[in-house]
Amino acid sequence: MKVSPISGFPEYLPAERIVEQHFLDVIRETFELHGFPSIETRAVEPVDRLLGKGGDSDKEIYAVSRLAAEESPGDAELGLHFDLTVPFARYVLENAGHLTFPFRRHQIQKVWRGERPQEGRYREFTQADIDVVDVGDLAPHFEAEVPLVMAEVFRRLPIGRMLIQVSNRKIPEGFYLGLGIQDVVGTLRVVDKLDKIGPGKVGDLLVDAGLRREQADQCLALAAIRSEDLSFVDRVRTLGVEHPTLDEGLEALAAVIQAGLDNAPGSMVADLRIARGLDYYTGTIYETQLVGHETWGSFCSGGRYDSLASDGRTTYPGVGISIGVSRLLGLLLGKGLLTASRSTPACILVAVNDEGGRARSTKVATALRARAIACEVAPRPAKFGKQIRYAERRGIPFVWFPPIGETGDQVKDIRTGRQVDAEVGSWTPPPEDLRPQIVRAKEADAT
RNA sequence: GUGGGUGUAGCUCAGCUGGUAGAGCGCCGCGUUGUGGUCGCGGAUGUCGCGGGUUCGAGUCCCGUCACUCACCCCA
Repeated sequence: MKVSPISGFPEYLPAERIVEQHFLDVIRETFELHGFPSIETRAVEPVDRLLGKGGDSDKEIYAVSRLAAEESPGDAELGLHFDLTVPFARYVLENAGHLTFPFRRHQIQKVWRGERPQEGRYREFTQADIDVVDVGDLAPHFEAEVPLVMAEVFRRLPIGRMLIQVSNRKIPEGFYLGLGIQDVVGTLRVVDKLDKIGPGKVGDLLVDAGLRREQADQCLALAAIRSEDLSFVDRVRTLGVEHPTLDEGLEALAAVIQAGLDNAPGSMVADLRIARGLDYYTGTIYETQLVGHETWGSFCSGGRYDSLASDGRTTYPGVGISIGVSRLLGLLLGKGLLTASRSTPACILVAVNDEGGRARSTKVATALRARAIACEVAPRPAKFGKQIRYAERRGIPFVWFPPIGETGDQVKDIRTGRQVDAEVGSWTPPPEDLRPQIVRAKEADAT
Protein backbone atom coordinates (compact mmCIF):
# COMPACT_ATOMS: atom_id res chain seq x y z
CA MET A 1 0.00 0.00 0.00
CA LYS A 2 1.32 3.37 -0.97
CA VAL A 3 2.10 5.83 1.81
CA SER A 4 1.64 9.55 1.58
CA PRO A 5 1.30 12.43 4.00
CA ILE A 6 -2.11 13.83 4.89
CA SER A 7 -2.49 17.56 4.50
CA GLY A 8 -2.48 19.40 7.80
CA PHE A 9 -1.38 16.43 9.90
CA PRO A 10 2.33 17.07 10.31
CA GLU A 11 4.79 14.56 11.77
CA TYR A 12 8.24 15.33 13.10
CA LEU A 13 11.57 13.60 12.65
CA PRO A 14 13.34 12.53 15.85
CA ALA A 15 15.49 15.67 16.12
CA GLU A 16 12.44 17.91 15.73
CA ARG A 17 10.53 15.82 18.20
CA ILE A 18 13.31 16.40 20.73
CA VAL A 19 12.70 20.13 20.39
CA GLU A 20 8.96 19.63 20.75
CA GLN A 21 9.35 17.50 23.85
CA HIS A 22 11.64 20.08 25.38
CA PHE A 23 8.96 22.72 24.82
CA LEU A 24 6.28 20.49 26.30
CA ASP A 25 8.49 19.75 29.32
CA VAL A 26 9.14 23.44 29.96
CA ILE A 27 5.48 24.29 29.57
CA ARG A 28 4.35 21.57 31.92
CA GLU A 29 7.01 22.34 34.55
CA THR A 30 6.12 26.01 34.51
CA PHE A 31 2.39 25.35 34.75
CA GLU A 32 2.99 23.04 37.69
CA LEU A 33 5.33 25.53 39.31
CA HIS A 34 2.37 27.89 39.36
CA GLY A 35 0.14 25.28 40.91
CA PHE A 36 -1.91 24.24 37.92
CA PRO A 37 -2.66 20.52 38.07
CA SER A 38 -3.13 18.61 34.86
CA ILE A 39 -6.26 17.11 33.45
CA GLU A 40 -6.91 15.38 30.18
CA THR A 41 -10.29 15.30 28.52
CA ARG A 42 -11.50 12.81 25.94
CA ALA A 43 -10.91 13.69 22.29
CA VAL A 44 -14.59 13.77 21.39
CA GLU A 45 -17.56 15.81 22.46
CA PRO A 46 -21.15 15.62 21.30
CA VAL A 47 -21.40 17.64 18.12
CA ASP A 48 -24.18 19.85 19.46
CA ARG A 49 -21.99 20.87 22.38
CA LEU A 50 -19.14 21.71 20.04
CA LEU A 51 -21.43 23.78 17.89
CA GLY A 52 -22.65 25.72 20.91
CA LYS A 53 -26.03 27.20 21.49
CA GLY A 54 -25.72 29.88 18.82
CA GLY A 55 -25.19 27.35 16.07
CA ASP A 56 -22.54 29.48 14.39
CA SER A 57 -20.63 26.58 12.96
CA ASP A 58 -17.75 28.12 11.03
CA LYS A 59 -15.55 25.90 13.17
CA GLU A 60 -14.56 23.08 10.87
CA ILE A 61 -15.37 20.12 13.06
CA TYR A 62 -14.28 16.56 12.36
CA ALA A 63 -17.07 14.10 12.96
CA VAL A 64 -16.26 10.70 14.46
CA SER A 65 -18.19 7.58 13.67
CA ARG A 66 -17.70 3.83 13.62
CA LEU A 67 -17.32 2.35 10.16
CA ALA A 68 -19.54 -0.53 11.20
CA ALA A 69 -22.17 1.73 12.72
CA GLU A 70 -25.70 1.06 11.59
CA GLU A 71 -28.12 3.84 11.05
CA SER A 72 -29.17 4.38 14.63
CA PRO A 73 -30.77 7.76 15.27
CA GLY A 74 -30.44 7.32 19.01
CA ASP A 75 -26.64 7.66 19.03
CA ALA A 76 -25.24 11.07 19.84
CA GLU A 77 -23.10 12.38 17.03
CA LEU A 78 -19.50 12.87 18.11
CA GLY A 79 -16.91 15.34 16.89
CA LEU A 80 -13.24 15.90 17.69
CA HIS A 81 -12.75 18.94 19.91
CA PHE A 82 -11.39 22.04 18.18
CA ASP A 83 -10.05 23.67 21.36
CA LEU A 84 -9.58 22.78 25.01
CA THR A 85 -11.95 25.36 26.45
CA VAL A 86 -15.20 23.78 25.36
CA PRO A 87 -14.26 20.34 26.74
CA PHE A 88 -13.01 21.99 29.93
CA ALA A 89 -16.31 23.79 30.42
CA ARG A 90 -18.12 20.48 30.08
CA TYR A 91 -15.66 18.82 32.46
CA VAL A 92 -16.30 21.49 35.08
CA LEU A 93 -20.04 20.99 34.88
CA GLU A 94 -19.70 17.24 34.98
CA ASN A 95 -17.32 17.18 37.94
CA ALA A 96 -18.36 20.30 39.78
CA GLY A 97 -19.19 18.23 42.84
CA HIS A 98 -15.62 16.85 43.01
CA LEU A 99 -13.76 20.05 42.28
CA THR A 100 -12.82 22.80 44.69
CA PHE A 101 -13.23 26.35 43.52
CA PRO A 102 -11.59 28.50 42.40
CA PHE A 103 -10.40 25.61 40.26
CA ARG A 104 -7.25 25.93 38.23
CA ARG A 105 -5.99 23.37 35.79
CA HIS A 106 -3.66 22.98 32.84
CA GLN A 107 -4.29 20.85 29.82
CA ILE A 108 -1.88 19.98 27.01
CA GLN A 109 -3.57 18.09 24.20
CA LYS A 110 -4.12 17.71 20.51
CA VAL A 111 -7.05 19.52 18.94
CA TRP A 112 -8.47 19.29 15.42
CA ARG A 113 -9.86 21.80 12.97
CA GLY A 114 -10.71 21.19 9.34
CA GLU A 115 -9.31 24.49 8.11
CA ARG A 116 -7.05 24.74 5.12
CA PRO A 117 -3.47 24.23 6.39
CA GLN A 118 -0.58 26.63 6.00
CA GLU A 119 2.79 26.94 7.62
CA GLY A 120 2.19 27.13 11.37
CA ARG A 121 -1.46 26.29 10.88
CA TYR A 122 -2.59 22.69 10.92
CA ARG A 123 -5.61 20.46 11.10
CA GLU A 124 -4.18 18.49 13.99
CA PHE A 125 -2.19 20.51 16.49
CA THR A 126 -1.26 20.80 20.14
CA GLN A 127 -2.48 23.45 22.51
CA ALA A 128 -1.34 24.12 26.06
CA ASP A 129 -4.01 25.79 28.15
CA ILE A 130 -4.32 27.12 31.64
CA ASP A 131 -7.60 28.32 33.05
CA VAL A 132 -8.99 29.39 36.39
CA VAL A 133 -12.70 29.02 36.95
CA ASP A 134 -14.83 29.89 39.92
CA VAL A 135 -18.45 29.71 40.99
CA GLY A 136 -20.55 32.81 40.61
CA ASP A 137 -17.73 35.36 40.67
CA LEU A 138 -14.11 35.23 39.63
CA ALA A 139 -11.66 37.53 41.37
CA PRO A 140 -10.07 39.96 38.90
CA HIS A 141 -6.51 39.23 40.06
CA PHE A 142 -6.63 35.95 38.12
CA GLU A 143 -6.74 38.02 34.94
CA ALA A 144 -3.29 39.29 35.90
CA GLU A 145 -1.95 35.95 37.08
CA VAL A 146 -2.67 33.93 33.98
CA PRO A 147 -0.52 35.96 31.55
CA LEU A 148 2.29 36.03 34.09
CA VAL A 149 2.45 32.24 33.92
CA MET A 150 2.79 32.43 30.16
CA ALA A 151 5.44 35.13 30.42
CA GLU A 152 7.39 32.73 32.59
CA VAL A 153 6.98 29.94 30.03
CA PHE A 154 8.31 32.18 27.29
CA ARG A 155 11.20 33.31 29.44
CA ARG A 156 12.24 29.67 29.86
CA LEU A 157 11.89 28.66 26.24
CA PRO A 158 14.83 29.11 23.89
CA ILE A 159 13.03 31.63 21.70
CA GLY A 160 13.22 35.38 21.23
CA ARG A 161 11.22 37.90 23.18
CA MET A 162 7.51 37.20 23.36
CA LEU A 163 5.27 40.17 23.96
CA ILE A 164 1.84 39.59 25.42
CA GLN A 165 -0.56 42.25 24.22
CA VAL A 166 -3.37 42.85 26.64
CA SER A 167 -6.59 44.75 26.32
CA ASN A 168 -10.02 44.65 27.84
CA ARG A 169 -13.22 44.27 25.89
CA LYS A 170 -14.90 46.81 28.12
CA ILE A 171 -12.62 49.58 26.91
CA PRO A 172 -13.77 49.69 23.29
CA GLU A 173 -17.26 48.72 24.37
CA GLY A 174 -17.61 51.59 26.84
CA PHE A 175 -15.80 53.93 24.52
CA TYR A 176 -18.13 53.17 21.61
CA LEU A 177 -21.20 53.48 23.81
CA GLY A 178 -19.87 56.78 25.13
CA LEU A 179 -19.53 57.94 21.55
CA GLY A 180 -23.11 56.96 20.86
CA ILE A 181 -22.22 54.01 18.64
CA GLN A 182 -24.89 51.31 18.90
CA ASP A 183 -23.29 48.41 17.01
CA VAL A 184 -20.40 47.63 19.35
CA VAL A 185 -19.67 44.16 18.01
CA GLY A 186 -19.80 45.22 14.37
CA THR A 187 -17.49 48.16 15.03
CA LEU A 188 -15.09 45.92 16.91
CA ARG A 189 -14.98 43.49 14.02
CA VAL A 190 -14.03 46.24 11.58
CA VAL A 191 -11.42 47.74 13.88
CA ASP A 192 -9.93 44.26 14.26
CA LYS A 193 -8.85 44.46 10.60
CA LEU A 194 -6.45 47.33 11.34
CA ASP A 195 -3.37 45.13 11.00
CA LYS A 196 -4.40 43.92 7.61
CA ILE A 197 -5.90 46.86 5.82
CA GLY A 198 -4.64 49.88 7.76
CA PRO A 199 -6.36 52.83 9.44
CA GLY A 200 -7.42 54.55 6.23
CA LYS A 201 -9.55 51.70 4.98
CA VAL A 202 -10.84 50.84 8.43
CA GLY A 203 -12.00 54.43 8.80
CA ASP A 204 -13.82 54.23 5.47
CA LEU A 205 -15.43 50.93 6.41
CA LEU A 206 -16.63 52.40 9.70
CA VAL A 207 -18.18 55.33 7.88
CA ASP A 208 -19.77 52.90 5.43
CA ALA A 209 -21.19 51.07 8.43
CA GLY A 210 -22.99 54.20 9.48
CA LEU A 211 -20.55 56.00 11.80
CA ARG A 212 -19.92 59.71 11.49
CA ARG A 213 -16.43 60.61 10.40
CA GLU A 214 -15.47 61.98 13.79
CA GLN A 215 -16.75 58.82 15.50
CA ALA A 216 -14.63 56.71 13.18
CA ASP A 217 -11.61 58.89 13.86
CA GLN A 218 -12.12 58.49 17.59
CA CYS A 219 -12.30 54.70 17.20
CA LEU A 220 -9.04 54.75 15.29
CA ALA A 221 -7.45 57.02 17.87
CA LEU A 222 -8.41 54.59 20.62
CA ALA A 223 -7.06 51.61 18.71
CA ALA A 224 -3.73 53.38 18.18
CA ILE A 225 -3.05 53.56 21.90
CA ARG A 226 -0.33 51.24 23.11
CA SER A 227 1.93 51.47 26.13
CA GLU A 228 4.12 49.22 28.23
CA ASP A 229 3.26 51.26 31.32
CA LEU A 230 0.05 52.77 32.68
CA SER A 231 0.18 55.84 30.47
CA PHE A 232 -2.48 54.37 28.19
CA VAL A 233 -5.10 55.39 30.79
CA ASP A 234 -4.37 59.10 30.45
CA ARG A 235 -4.15 58.82 26.69
CA VAL A 236 -7.63 57.34 26.59
CA ARG A 237 -8.89 60.05 28.94
CA THR A 238 -7.47 62.70 26.63
CA LEU A 239 -9.87 61.53 23.94
CA GLY A 240 -12.65 62.89 26.14
CA VAL A 241 -15.09 60.00 25.96
CA GLU A 242 -16.91 59.02 29.14
CA HIS A 243 -18.77 55.88 30.06
CA PRO A 244 -18.91 53.71 33.21
CA THR A 245 -17.99 50.56 31.24
CA LEU A 246 -14.92 52.35 29.88
CA ASP A 247 -13.86 53.19 33.43
CA GLU A 248 -14.22 49.56 34.48
CA GLY A 249 -12.16 48.39 31.53
CA LEU A 250 -9.37 50.90 32.11
CA GLU A 251 -9.16 50.03 35.76
CA ALA A 252 -9.02 46.29 35.05
CA LEU A 253 -6.41 46.64 32.34
CA ALA A 254 -4.29 48.93 34.51
CA ALA A 255 -4.28 46.24 37.21
CA VAL A 256 -3.07 43.59 34.77
CA ILE A 257 -0.36 45.82 33.32
CA GLN A 258 0.78 46.84 36.80
CA ALA A 259 1.12 43.16 37.77
CA GLY A 260 3.21 42.64 34.65
CA LEU A 261 5.46 45.58 35.51
CA ASP A 262 5.91 44.22 39.02
CA ASN A 263 6.58 40.59 38.17
CA ALA A 264 7.68 40.24 34.55
CA PRO A 265 8.79 43.61 33.21
CA GLY A 266 8.96 43.78 29.44
CA SER A 267 6.61 40.89 28.86
CA MET A 268 3.30 42.74 28.51
CA VAL A 269 1.97 45.73 26.69
CA ALA A 270 -1.41 47.39 26.83
CA ASP A 271 -2.58 47.43 23.23
CA LEU A 272 -6.08 48.75 22.62
CA ARG A 273 -6.10 47.51 19.05
CA ILE A 274 -6.56 43.85 19.81
CA ALA A 275 -10.16 42.70 19.94
CA ARG A 276 -10.22 38.90 19.49
CA GLY A 277 -12.78 37.46 17.21
CA LEU A 278 -14.27 35.14 19.79
CA ASP A 279 -17.35 36.76 21.18
CA TYR A 280 -17.49 34.88 24.48
CA TYR A 281 -14.73 37.02 25.94
CA THR A 282 -16.16 39.67 28.21
CA GLY A 283 -13.16 41.31 29.89
CA THR A 284 -9.42 41.04 29.63
CA ILE A 285 -8.11 39.61 26.37
CA TYR A 286 -4.63 38.47 25.42
CA GLU A 287 -2.65 37.95 22.26
CA THR A 288 1.04 37.22 21.91
CA GLN A 289 3.58 37.93 19.24
CA LEU A 290 7.20 36.96 18.85
CA VAL A 291 9.09 40.25 18.65
CA GLY A 292 10.62 40.63 15.21
CA HIS A 293 8.14 38.18 13.71
CA GLU A 294 4.86 40.00 14.19
CA THR A 295 3.58 38.77 10.84
CA TRP A 296 3.56 35.22 12.20
CA GLY A 297 0.50 36.15 14.19
CA SER A 298 -0.46 35.21 17.70
CA PHE A 299 1.09 32.21 19.39
CA CYS A 300 -0.79 32.48 22.62
CA SER A 301 -4.12 34.03 23.34
CA GLY A 302 -7.13 33.95 25.58
CA GLY A 303 -9.17 36.05 27.89
CA ARG A 304 -11.88 36.35 30.47
CA TYR A 305 -15.35 34.94 29.98
CA ASP A 306 -18.14 35.61 32.43
CA SER A 307 -19.88 32.37 31.70
CA LEU A 308 -17.43 29.67 30.71
CA ALA A 309 -20.06 27.18 31.74
CA SER A 310 -23.50 27.20 33.18
CA ASP A 311 -25.87 24.46 34.22
CA GLY A 312 -28.83 26.79 34.39
CA ARG A 313 -28.60 27.48 38.11
CA THR A 314 -24.91 28.12 38.58
CA THR A 315 -22.63 30.14 36.35
CA TYR A 316 -18.90 29.54 36.22
CA PRO A 317 -16.84 32.54 35.09
CA GLY A 318 -13.28 31.88 34.04
CA VAL A 319 -10.10 33.24 32.58
CA GLY A 320 -7.73 31.27 30.43
CA ILE A 321 -4.90 31.47 27.97
CA SER A 322 -3.55 28.96 25.50
CA ILE A 323 -0.23 28.45 23.75
CA GLY A 324 -0.32 27.22 20.17
CA VAL A 325 2.53 24.79 20.62
CA SER A 326 2.32 23.41 17.10
CA ARG A 327 2.22 26.84 15.50
CA LEU A 328 5.23 27.97 17.50
CA LEU A 329 7.23 24.85 16.66
CA GLY A 330 6.05 24.74 13.07
CA LEU A 331 7.36 28.22 12.43
CA LEU A 332 10.56 27.99 14.47
CA LEU A 333 11.53 24.60 13.04
CA GLY A 334 10.27 25.42 9.58
CA LYS A 335 12.30 28.62 9.39
CA GLY A 336 15.37 26.81 10.74
CA LEU A 337 15.51 29.00 13.86
CA LEU A 338 15.69 26.03 16.21
CA THR A 339 17.36 22.64 16.01
CA ALA A 340 18.40 19.91 18.42
CA SER A 341 22.07 19.21 18.99
CA ARG A 342 21.49 15.54 18.22
CA SER A 343 18.74 13.28 16.97
CA THR A 344 18.81 10.83 19.86
CA PRO A 345 18.79 11.08 23.63
CA ALA A 346 21.89 8.86 23.74
CA CYS A 347 24.96 10.64 25.06
CA ILE A 348 27.31 7.70 24.56
CA LEU A 349 27.71 4.93 22.03
CA VAL A 350 29.30 1.89 23.64
CA ALA A 351 31.46 0.25 21.00
CA VAL A 352 31.49 -3.53 20.52
CA ASN A 353 34.84 -5.23 19.91
CA ASP A 354 33.36 -8.41 18.49
CA GLU A 355 30.11 -10.30 18.99
CA GLY A 356 31.72 -12.22 21.83
CA GLY A 357 32.41 -8.91 23.54
CA ARG A 358 28.84 -7.62 23.28
CA ALA A 359 28.04 -8.83 26.78
CA ARG A 360 30.92 -6.77 28.15
CA SER A 361 29.68 -3.70 26.26
CA THR A 362 26.15 -4.22 27.51
CA LYS A 363 27.45 -4.27 31.09
CA VAL A 364 29.10 -0.93 30.47
CA ALA A 365 25.82 0.45 29.17
CA THR A 366 23.92 -0.89 32.16
CA ALA A 367 26.37 0.72 34.56
CA LEU A 368 26.13 4.07 32.78
CA ARG A 369 22.35 3.94 32.68
CA ALA A 370 22.28 3.23 36.40
CA ARG A 371 23.85 6.67 36.77
CA ALA A 372 21.24 8.21 34.44
CA ILE A 373 23.58 8.55 31.49
CA ALA A 374 21.68 7.71 28.31
CA CYS A 375 23.56 5.35 26.06
CA GLU A 376 23.25 2.84 23.28
CA VAL A 377 25.34 -0.20 22.38
CA ALA A 378 26.74 -0.33 18.84
CA PRO A 379 24.58 -2.44 16.55
CA ARG A 380 27.50 -4.25 14.90
CA PRO A 381 31.12 -4.99 15.85
CA ALA A 382 32.25 -3.07 12.80
CA LYS A 383 35.62 -1.39 12.45
CA PHE A 384 35.92 1.32 15.04
CA GLY A 385 35.90 3.95 12.33
CA LYS A 386 32.44 2.76 11.34
CA GLN A 387 31.23 2.69 14.90
CA ILE A 388 32.48 6.21 15.46
CA ARG A 389 30.72 7.33 12.32
CA TYR A 390 27.53 5.69 13.55
CA ALA A 391 27.71 7.96 16.59
CA GLU A 392 28.75 10.98 14.58
CA ARG A 393 25.80 10.80 12.23
CA ARG A 394 23.37 10.81 15.12
CA GLY A 395 25.19 13.55 16.98
CA ILE A 396 26.18 11.25 19.86
CA PRO A 397 29.17 13.05 21.38
CA PHE A 398 30.99 10.15 23.08
CA VAL A 399 32.11 6.65 22.11
CA TRP A 400 33.03 4.23 24.87
CA PHE A 401 35.65 1.59 24.08
CA PRO A 402 35.61 -1.53 26.26
CA PRO A 403 39.00 -3.03 27.20
CA ILE A 404 41.03 -4.55 24.38
CA GLY A 405 44.53 -5.97 24.64
CA GLU A 406 46.58 -4.00 27.13
CA THR A 407 44.27 -0.97 27.42
CA GLY A 408 41.29 -0.72 29.76
CA ASP A 409 38.01 1.13 29.27
CA GLN A 410 38.40 4.35 27.37
CA VAL A 411 36.00 7.06 26.27
CA LYS A 412 36.46 9.35 23.32
CA ASP A 413 34.93 12.75 22.68
CA ILE A 414 34.50 12.45 18.94
CA ARG A 415 34.20 16.21 18.47
CA THR A 416 37.67 16.90 19.84
CA GLY A 417 39.17 13.48 19.23
CA ARG A 418 40.36 13.41 22.81
CA GLN A 419 40.34 9.88 24.26
CA VAL A 420 40.90 9.11 27.94
CA ASP A 421 40.93 6.18 30.34
CA ALA A 422 37.59 5.93 32.05
CA GLU A 423 35.78 4.12 34.81
CA VAL A 424 32.12 3.11 34.29
CA GLY A 425 31.32 3.85 37.89
CA SER A 426 32.62 7.40 37.89
CA TRP A 427 33.08 8.88 34.42
CA THR A 428 30.53 11.62 33.81
CA PRO A 429 29.94 13.68 30.70
CA PRO A 430 29.83 17.46 30.93
CA PRO A 431 26.31 18.46 32.01
CA GLU A 432 25.61 20.20 28.71
CA ASP A 433 26.22 16.92 26.86
CA LEU A 434 24.05 14.76 29.06
CA ARG A 435 20.89 15.60 27.16
CA PRO A 436 20.32 16.94 23.67
CA GLN A 437 20.51 20.72 23.62
CA ILE A 438 18.11 23.01 21.82
CA VAL A 439 20.17 25.18 19.52
CA ARG A 440 19.00 28.61 18.43
CA ALA A 441 20.16 29.77 15.05
CA LYS A 442 21.54 33.28 15.03
CA GLU A 443 19.04 35.69 13.58
CA ALA A 444 20.28 38.22 11.12
CA ASP A 445 17.75 40.86 12.08
CA ALA A 446 18.81 43.75 14.27
CA THR A 447 15.55 44.39 16.03
C1' G B 1 -14.17 26.16 2.16
C1' U B 2 -12.42 30.07 -2.16
C1' G B 3 -8.42 31.69 -5.33
C1' G B 4 -2.99 31.67 -6.83
C1' G B 5 2.22 29.45 -6.75
C1' U B 6 5.34 25.18 -6.35
C1' G B 7 6.56 19.63 -6.60
C1' U B 8 13.35 16.66 -10.56
C1' A B 9 18.96 12.29 -6.28
C1' G B 10 19.02 12.25 1.11
C1' C B 11 19.54 18.18 0.77
C1' U B 12 19.87 22.82 -2.35
C1' C B 13 18.78 23.24 -7.21
C1' A B 14 19.82 23.14 -13.04
C1' G B 15 17.35 20.97 -17.27
C1' C B 16 16.45 26.37 -23.73
C1' U B 17 10.78 26.54 -28.30
C1' G B 18 8.78 18.40 -26.19
C1' G B 19 14.19 14.20 -28.46
C1' U B 20 15.56 8.65 -23.82
C1' A B 21 18.21 12.84 -16.53
C1' G B 22 22.54 16.70 -14.50
C1' A B 23 25.68 19.77 -10.69
C1' G B 24 27.23 20.85 -5.73
C1' C B 25 26.82 19.04 -0.96
C1' G B 26 25.79 14.54 1.44
C1' C B 27 26.05 9.00 1.11
C1' C B 28 28.85 4.19 0.12
C1' G B 29 33.67 1.66 -1.00
C1' C B 30 39.00 1.65 -1.29
C1' G B 31 43.79 4.03 0.02
C1' U B 32 43.94 3.48 5.96
C1' U B 33 44.65 -4.61 9.00
C1' G B 34 40.09 -2.18 14.60
C1' U B 35 39.65 5.14 15.81
C1' G B 36 35.58 8.85 12.01
C1' G B 37 36.26 14.15 10.42
C1' U B 38 41.26 16.25 5.94
C1' C B 39 43.04 14.50 1.24
C1' G B 40 43.13 11.15 -3.19
C1' C B 41 40.68 7.50 -6.27
C1' G B 42 36.24 4.96 -7.39
C1' G B 43 30.78 4.08 -6.97
C1' A B 44 25.41 4.45 -6.46
C1' U B 45 22.12 8.09 -6.50
C1' G B 46 15.93 9.06 -9.25
C1' U B 47 8.72 5.11 -10.83
C1' C B 48 11.36 13.82 -12.81
C1' G B 49 4.74 13.80 -6.49
C1' C B 50 0.80 10.32 -8.46
C1' G B 51 -2.82 9.01 -12.46
C1' G B 52 -4.57 9.85 -17.22
C1' G B 53 -4.28 12.39 -22.07
C1' U B 54 -1.88 14.67 -26.64
C1' U B 55 2.54 12.99 -29.51
C1' C B 56 6.69 8.76 -33.37
C1' G B 57 8.59 10.62 -28.63
C1' A B 58 6.58 14.14 -22.31
C1' G B 59 10.70 16.15 -16.66
C1' U B 60 9.03 19.69 -20.51
C1' C B 61 2.27 20.52 -23.27
C1' C B 62 -3.13 19.40 -21.43
C1' C B 63 -6.57 17.36 -17.61
C1' G B 64 -7.26 15.28 -12.90
C1' U B 65 -5.38 14.18 -8.13
C1' C B 66 -2.20 14.46 -3.74
C1' A B 67 1.27 17.26 -0.92
C1' C B 68 3.63 21.80 0.34
C1' U B 69 3.04 27.01 0.17
C1' C B 70 0.69 32.21 -0.27
C1' A B 71 -3.74 35.29 0.09
C1' C B 72 -8.90 35.20 1.78
C1' C B 73 -11.65 33.01 5.77
C1' C B 74 -10.64 31.75 10.59
C1' C B 75 -7.62 31.37 14.29
C1' A B 76 -3.04 28.48 17.82
